Parts: sequence; structure tokens; C-alpha cells
Amino acid sequence: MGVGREGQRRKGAQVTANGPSAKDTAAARRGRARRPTMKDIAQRAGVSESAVSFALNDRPGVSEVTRARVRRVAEQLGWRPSTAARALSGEGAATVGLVLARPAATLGVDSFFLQLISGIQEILSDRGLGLLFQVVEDVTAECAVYRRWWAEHRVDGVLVVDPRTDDPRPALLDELGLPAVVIGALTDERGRTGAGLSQVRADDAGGMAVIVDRLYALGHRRIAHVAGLPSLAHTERRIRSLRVEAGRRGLSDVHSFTTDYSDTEGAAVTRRLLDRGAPPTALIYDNDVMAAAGAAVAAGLGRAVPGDVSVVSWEDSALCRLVRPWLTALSRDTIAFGRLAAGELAALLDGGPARTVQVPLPRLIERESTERARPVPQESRSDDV
Amino acid sequence: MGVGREGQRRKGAQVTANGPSAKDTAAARRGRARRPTMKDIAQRAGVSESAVSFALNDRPGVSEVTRARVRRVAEQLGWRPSTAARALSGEGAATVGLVLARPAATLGVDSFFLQLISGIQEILSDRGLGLLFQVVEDVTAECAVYRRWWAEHRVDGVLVVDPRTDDPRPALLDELGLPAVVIGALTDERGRTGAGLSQVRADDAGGMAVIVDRLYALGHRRIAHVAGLPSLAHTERRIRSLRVEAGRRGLSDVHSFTTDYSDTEGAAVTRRLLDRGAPPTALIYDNDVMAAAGAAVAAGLGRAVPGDVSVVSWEDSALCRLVRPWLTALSRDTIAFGRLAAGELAALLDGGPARTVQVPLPRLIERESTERARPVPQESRSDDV
DNA sequence: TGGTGGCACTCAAGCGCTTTAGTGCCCGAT
DNA sequence: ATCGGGCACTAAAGCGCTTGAGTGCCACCA
Repeated sequence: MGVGREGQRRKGAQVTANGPSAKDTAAARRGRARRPTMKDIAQRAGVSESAVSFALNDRPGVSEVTRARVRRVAEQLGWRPSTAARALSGEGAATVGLVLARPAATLGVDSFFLQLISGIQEILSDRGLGLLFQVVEDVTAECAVYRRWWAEHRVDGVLVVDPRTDDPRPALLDELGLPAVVIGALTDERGRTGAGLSQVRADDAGGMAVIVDRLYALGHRRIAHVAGLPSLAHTERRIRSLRVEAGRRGLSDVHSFTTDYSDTEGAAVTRRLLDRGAPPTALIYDNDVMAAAGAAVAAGLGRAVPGDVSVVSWEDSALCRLVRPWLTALSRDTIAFGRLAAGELAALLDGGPARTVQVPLPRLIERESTERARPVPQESRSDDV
Repeated sequence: MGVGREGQRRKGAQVTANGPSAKDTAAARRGRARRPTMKDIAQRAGVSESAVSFALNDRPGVSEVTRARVRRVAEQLGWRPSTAARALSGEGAATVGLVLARPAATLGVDSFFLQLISGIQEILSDRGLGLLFQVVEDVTAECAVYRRWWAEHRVDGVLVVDPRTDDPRPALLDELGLPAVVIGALTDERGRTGAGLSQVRADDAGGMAVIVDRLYALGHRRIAHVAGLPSLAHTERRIRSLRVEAGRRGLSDVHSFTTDYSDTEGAAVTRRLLDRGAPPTALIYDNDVMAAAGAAVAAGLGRAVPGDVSVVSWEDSALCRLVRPWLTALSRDTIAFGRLAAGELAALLDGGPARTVQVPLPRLIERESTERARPVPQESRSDDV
């Protein structure tokens, strides 16, 4: 009896609900179907586990016919390597991490992230990599998550979004030895920070140049830029680029104002700007939500868009075609962006070198919210491009 | 020499970059800092590994003073359990999965998912559970992902979204023995499907009743419902509920039309409806994007919103306050929804029973897009509520 | 004084996989 | 005839953790 019980226990999950005592306890639920292991394959194929391992991992040490046989058996059994076991024996967790540091409330206002993630997934799932995802409140918490993931052996690398000025994350990841790719790039100057850190850069300077070029050509001379969070590296970059573009064209009434990306702040800043003595004739918003909110505010103040003021959104989305007038927007292929980033991370995990790649210049989709600036008396337009 | 090398190899990652031959190869990057293991704790605390395990897992078998000592050492060392090792020894992966079956393009139009996820996270991270996330094209691919996750030992349970009519997923998950909670609930009738399957139900019938109640009170008698994907369970439920509510009030000109949730289809259906002989005086849209698109179409056709036609969105978001007129919307606490679902799953993983819980009735936020129906000559309003 | 329990703790196996060090075999070179 | 070497494959250890089966010790009762 004792022996019988032992034997039964040893077989573990193989027991198939023997008897109709089907109490639906949590224990009973576990392992309803049994996962095949390499041992099963080895048995069926009549070789040792090592041989199976060699065969399945394209390692030398088995003949081609054995390799084929093992492969066939594995497929028949529907075998998949246990990531846990793999990770434990040093192969890594076959998972990459992505943490989003955003207060819950401001989440999901823009479509950027889901698109990005969807691009990321395309590449990752091709490579059999999982994506561990986490939303936290701030960067401090984000760093804690990296530490935890690292200590728990959960991820092989991470994708870092929303790079900041004075970002603590690269140093931490370097310390932990976690390969990472920064999406959106740190400051232009420093270049790569530590080995194992790739960057996928959006061309913020280029984007800004595209917008200013166009607005200038349309005769706009007083331009305001309603930017995003001041702590983000790309906000800083866009502001700097705008200043450069303005300087190049001798424009003096060109300014940036930072916000928290919310429709509320976007609206508030817009109201302040339009109430000025010589209000801007063109407004550049760092996201679609603020652009829409800003356009609505302008309309509310009796300013025609684009008659009195042109509006450009730095982010294209369905929203830009849901408000009237339709918003002119800078459109980038966010999905491709995600794909690129994931590709870089995969390369890094394969032992490739850290690189900095740049995504193509975004395109300006001109819709209804921009048009030629109303001629201003005291300024001739002879200095046009 | 041979011995020396062996010894060195055995110590593995403990080697600290001996010598300045710091080639930044992928190999060198691995394990820059060493993760402490239970063995380290055991050594320092002067007990066996088992004792450490007991101590850290609140299991009996160690005295309180030892437990405290072990805990202290663990904390000092910054120890965290390796999920890989845990998973391997049968404890589960401490991870739950969430897969989103949506074509990449239609992703991110609504804010629903990120909000939901953010709520989910709150609970999961409290419990030390990770969230493995995946975006796929369709339900078939989704099922494949479940299979893979299961075989790879990656997740302990999953959160299922977008339940469908004739949903293949519950059966699959049951077969695999993967605990799951369905977010949004399957058809009302069947109730729980298999053990280990909890449901968190949005009250679609209640929501529809709230909307129809209000519209009816405002005098609307011809109501159209621009619904979402016909294959989704909640679409079906809403349509059914509308029919019931209409029947109860003796309304005959009340119909539903399914779409793919896109602004395009929402607009198209709206145009068709408004071009009819006796167009509806009120339109209910199954999401915010279609509501906004529909309102724009109405305006384009010269119908005043809400003067000629009232608009209600079944989903509140920033968008509802970015278009003019502001959209009346059914508002639910999506973050709380996520929290609830994650809580149910956690309970399930703890061995709790499968349950079906219901979230509170959504509230109707009345904004500018609804008002009293224009009185219709051939119909007295004496039968009002 | 010997037995008996319970307590605090250790031993060792095992989870599924990788990997290093063998082992046996056959073939060609000496 | 013998040896070396390459090849196909096996044995076994180890990754970090859990867990059932001990083990030694002490208090307590008969």
C-alpha cells in the first residue's frame, strides 16, 4: 500500500482523474494535460536526453538521421522547451521587458503605445520571445522593476521608453548587465551610454524642421510650440530644434511651452497664447490630444482654424480625422518604429553590438487645420523661401 | 592547471572580470553583478537551504528567531527568488498572460485597453505577478499563444478579453488546465464554463437600459444603435438588450447595426441611417470613436447635434470632450474593471473557486450631444414615463 | 529509566534543460 | 597488430528552488 501510493505520487500529473471523484479543487485543475518533456522524446526516439538536446538545438554531436528522428518525435508530441528550465540552465528567460512609467490616468490618451507595442510584438513573437509588460507611476518605480526582473531572472533585456534628461536608467541597466534598447534616444550629444545599450532614435530635429519649413513657407512668422513633459529628452530636443529653426530664419517670436500632454493643459496654454497681444498664427502641439483640445479652444475664442491660426499635431491618429477641421499632423510609422526597436534588442541578445539607429523622417500630412497665414501689414513677405 | 581551470569554471559568474581584457562581448556582459541565491543566504545564516526555504515562505519548520535571521540576511543580500527555479520546482511561473486579438491597425483607437491593463497591473504587481502580454491578429492565433505559453510553462493563468459568441477559448483553457478569467463575460445564459474559469461581467443590459431610459424620457422614439463587431459576445448582448428595452416600451423603430468599431464604418452607417425617410432621432454608438465620427457626419449632412439627432457614446474618454458638441457618454471605471479582473485571477491562482462577478452599473454622463427630441406631430407624448 | 512526541533542522531528490566529460566504436595510419 | 583519432552518443552534474523523508534533541509521561 505504501509502495503503491509512492509509485502513484512519483508519476505525478500522469494520473488521469482516476475515478469520478472529480472534485474541482485547485489541485485537481493543475496539469490536466501533461506537458511532454525531453525525457519523453528521448524514450520514444530511443536515445539519451543529451542527444535530444543536441538534436533540437542544432548542435553537433548527433547524426543527421537521428536529428531528424528526434525532431519528428518532438513535433509529434507537441513538445516545447520549458522556458523555466531553459532559464535555469543559463539560457536566459526568452523574455524581454517593457515598463511604462505613466500615471494611470494619463494613460491611453494617445494611441502611440499600443501601436508601438504591436510593432514590437511582431518581431518578438517571430523570435519566440515573450514580452513582460508593466505599468508604473514613475521612473523610480521603473528602476525598481528592472532590479526585480533582473534578480528574479525574468527578462533577458528591456525596451526603455520615454528617455529623459538625466536619465537614471542607462546606468542602472549597465550595472545589472541587462541589454537594453532605448526607444526615442537619449540626448543627441552623449551617443551610446555603456555597452549593451542600443538606441532607436526618432528624428525630432528633422520632424521639427519639416513643420517649420512648411509653416514658414505658408507665411507664418509667429509660431508657438505646445510641448510635452519637460523632463522627457525628446521634448527638450524638439524645443531646441525649434529654436534653431527659428534662428536660422530670423524669427524672433517663436516659443515653446511645456505641458503634461493632457487636453486640459493643452487647452489652458492655448487660451493664454491666443489672449496675447500679438497671438501666434501657428500652433504646434506635441501630441494629437492637445492639438484637438487647442483647436477647440481657438474655435471657442472665436478664432477660425485655420483662418486665424493654423494647427499642427505632432502625432497622427484617428483623432486627427475626428475633429473638425481635420488636423494637419506629422505622421510616423509607429508600428515600424516598434519593429525596429525590437529587432535591435533581438540583435543585442544574439550577442550583436550596441548600435544607434535612426528611423525615417516623419511626413507631414496636410489636412484642413493649416493654411497660408493672413498677410500682416507691417511685414513684407519678400523674404519667403 | 587543469584543476585550476576547472575550479574557476565551477565558480562561474563569481569571476569578476579578472584582468583588463574587458572585451565587451555578449558573454562578458552576462552576469556583471551576481545574483544572490538561497545557498548564499544559507551559508551566511548558518542553516541549510531547506531552512531558508521554510523561513522565506512562511512555512513551519523553523523557529521564529531563525526565520527572522534568515529574513534579515535575505534582505541584506537583496535576494529575490528566481522565478525560473520556482517555476521549475512546480510553483508556477508567477506570471499571468493577456493576449489581445486585434489587427494591428485597429489597435489603440480606443483608450480602453491601456486603462484596463493599468488596473490589472496594480493588483498583479502587488502580488508579485508578472504580466506577459501579446498582440495577435485573430482568435486562432490567440489560441496558439495559449498553447505555447502553457507548453513553455510561461504563465499560471490568463486574462481573456473580447469574449465571443461561440468562443473556442474557454474549452481550450479548460483542456490545458489554465485558470482564466474572462473579462466582459460570455453569453449570459451559459454561466460558468468549466472549472477554473471566472468571469467579470460588464452589465451590458443595465447599461443599455440606462441609455434607453434616458432617451425615452427625452422623448426619443426612433433610436438606432451602431454596434461593434458582431462576433463579440457583448455586442450581441447589447443588441438583445436594446430589443428588450424597446419592446418593453412599445417602440418599433429601434434597430441595431454592427460594424468593425472603426470611425469609417461608424460614419458610413450613420450616413445611411440619416438618409432614410424617417431617420432616427437618437443614435447610440458602441464606442467613442464611432460616436465622434457619427456626430461629424450628422453635422456634415446639415443635421444639428443634438437639435436634430442626439448622440450617445458607449465609452467615455478624452475624445468625448475633444469634439464639439461634447458627447454624452456611458462612463465606467475601466481601471477598476481591470483591478477586479486581476483580483479574480489572483484568487483563482490561490486555489479559490471560479466565480462570476459583476461590475457596477455604468453612469450616463450627459453632455451636449443629447437633448429632448423635437416633438413629432403624429405622436402624442402622453405615454411618457 | 525508557519510551514517545514534537520540534527545529538537515538531506537528498527532483523539476526540465544544458553542457562537460567521458565511452565505445570503427577506420585509417603506422 | 596497434594505436590514434574522429564520430555518435551517454552519463552525470548543475542551474535555484521546493519538499518529503529523515535525524537529533529535548521535554514529558508512565
